[in-house]
Amino acid sequence: MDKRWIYIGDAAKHCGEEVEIRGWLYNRRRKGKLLFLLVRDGTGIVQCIGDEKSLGEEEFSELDHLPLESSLIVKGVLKEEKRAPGGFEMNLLSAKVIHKAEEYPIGKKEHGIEFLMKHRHLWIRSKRQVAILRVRSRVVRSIYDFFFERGFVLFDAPILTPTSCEGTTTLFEVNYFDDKAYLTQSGQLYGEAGAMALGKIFVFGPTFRAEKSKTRKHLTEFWMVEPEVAFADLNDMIELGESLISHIVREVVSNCGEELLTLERNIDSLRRVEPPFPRMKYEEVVALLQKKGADIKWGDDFGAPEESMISESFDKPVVIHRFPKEMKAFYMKEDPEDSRLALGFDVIAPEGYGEIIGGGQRADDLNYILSQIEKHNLPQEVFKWYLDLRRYGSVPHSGFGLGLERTVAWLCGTEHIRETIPFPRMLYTLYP
RNA sequence: UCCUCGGUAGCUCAAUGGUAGAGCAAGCGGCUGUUAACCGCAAGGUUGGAGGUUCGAGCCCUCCCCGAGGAGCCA
Repeated sequence: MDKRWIYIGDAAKHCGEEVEIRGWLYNRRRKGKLLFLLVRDGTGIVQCIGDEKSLGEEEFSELDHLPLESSLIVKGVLKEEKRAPGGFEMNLLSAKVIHKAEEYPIGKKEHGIEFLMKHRHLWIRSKRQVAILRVRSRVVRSIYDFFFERGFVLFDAPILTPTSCEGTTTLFEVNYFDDKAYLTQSGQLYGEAGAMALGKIFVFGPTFRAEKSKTRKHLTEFWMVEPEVAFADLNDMIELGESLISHIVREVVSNCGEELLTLERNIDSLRRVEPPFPRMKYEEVVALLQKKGADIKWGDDFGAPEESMISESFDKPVVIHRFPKEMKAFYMKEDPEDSRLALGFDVIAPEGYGEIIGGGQRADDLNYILSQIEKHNLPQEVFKWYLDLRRYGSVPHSGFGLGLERTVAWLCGTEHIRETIPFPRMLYTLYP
C-alpha cells in the first residue's frame, strides 16, 4: 500500500511532516477559539489542534459538535509536544468528517460491567481493551514462532467431534444431519494421532466446555495450544512448557511495552519468569498446604484458595507433577515408580491467575488404557480409532495444553478473563 | 447448580415508610494550551415485572425476571 495516510503508531517517523491520519474521534475539548481533538486509529491516539481562524467558522463549529467515535480524516503537520497525550500533536489544516456518529453510548466516566458487556462490540475500541487485545495477538504470534522455530508442525484438530475427549465434562451438542455431534473440548486425542504421523505437532484452536462455571477464570469458549511429541516423556514436557511460557513472557515484555504501561502492569514480576520454575510433586504440595493451615489431605484436588496459596509462595509459575491417578484422565500414564500416581503435570500461574497448563505423559499400553476406560465408565466404541494408535507402532509420547486467555489475563493483570478475548462466551453470555 | 449482594434519568450513583436528587453524557451559552478540561443555563423519571401490607411504598412482604461477586469443575 502506498503512503496516502499514516498510522499514529508511526508518528515518531513523521515528525515535522504534513501527513494524513484516518480514524475516529476519541475525545474533544474546547478552550474558546481553540479545539483539541483526540483522534484514534487503532494504533494509538494523537491530539489534533484546530483554531477557528485556519479551519473557518463552519468547519470549526461542526468539529466542536462532532459526536465521539465519528470517523474522520485529518490532515496537518505532526510535531513533538510534551503537553499532548502520547507525546505528539497535529496542527490541523483540515478535518473531513466521514461519518457523523449518533450519540455514543460509552461515555468518558466509568460504566458498570453489565453495560459494557452489552456494548462489547464498542467497548473494544477503548484504550484498555485495545491494549489487552494487542497483547493477545502478540501472545498468539509468539506461540506460533516458538513451535515453528523448533520444527513442530501445525496440526488442526476438528471442532465437530463424535464424542468427548475426557468424557467427564459437559459438552455442547449440535445437530449433525440425522446425528448428534459435539463441539471439541480438547484437540489432544487427535493431536496424539498427529504426533504418530508427524513426530511433533501442535494443535491451536478454540475449545468449548458447557460447564456451568461462573468465575473470573472461566469461559465456555476458549483457545488452547496443545503440543504433542512422540517419544517424549513427562520431563521433556515440563521443560517444553517452561520454555514456552518464558518465551511468551519475553516476547510480550519486549514488544508490548506501551500496552503494559496502559494496563499499569508491573513488568518486574514478569521479567523474573525464566526457567527453571519451581517443581513440586503433588504430595509435597499437599504437605506445604497443610503446613500453611489448609484443610486438605492426599487425594484431594486443589481448589481456588489452595491454588492462590501455592502461587503466593513463589514469584514464578509453579510446576506440580505426579498427581493421584484417580484425579486425572484415563489416558494418563501410570508412574512406574508408584502405581498410585499418574505422570501428569500442571503449571500454576503467579499472582492467583490459576492453572495455565495441564498435561503429561500418555499411556502407551493398549491393555492399560482399556482397563482405564472401563474404570472411568467410558464407552469403548467411540475410542476405537484412538486405541488403534496403541495397536500400530505405539510409542511413549507426551503433551500438554496451555490456556490462551488465562495466560493473557496473567500477563495483562486483568481482573477477569472476559476482557482477554474479543467476544467472550460465558454462562448466560452469548451476546453480542 | 448453590450461597451472597444488587436492579432508581442514556451512564455512574444518592434518597429515616412521608414532595424522587446529584455528577457525567446529550442541548444552549462562555473561555486561545485543554489533559475523564472547567464555568453557567435549561432539560431529563411507569424507581426491573406482578401481586400484597399500609392513611401513605423506591424503601416492608411473596413470587418471577435480569445482573454481579464467590463456591464446585477445569485451561
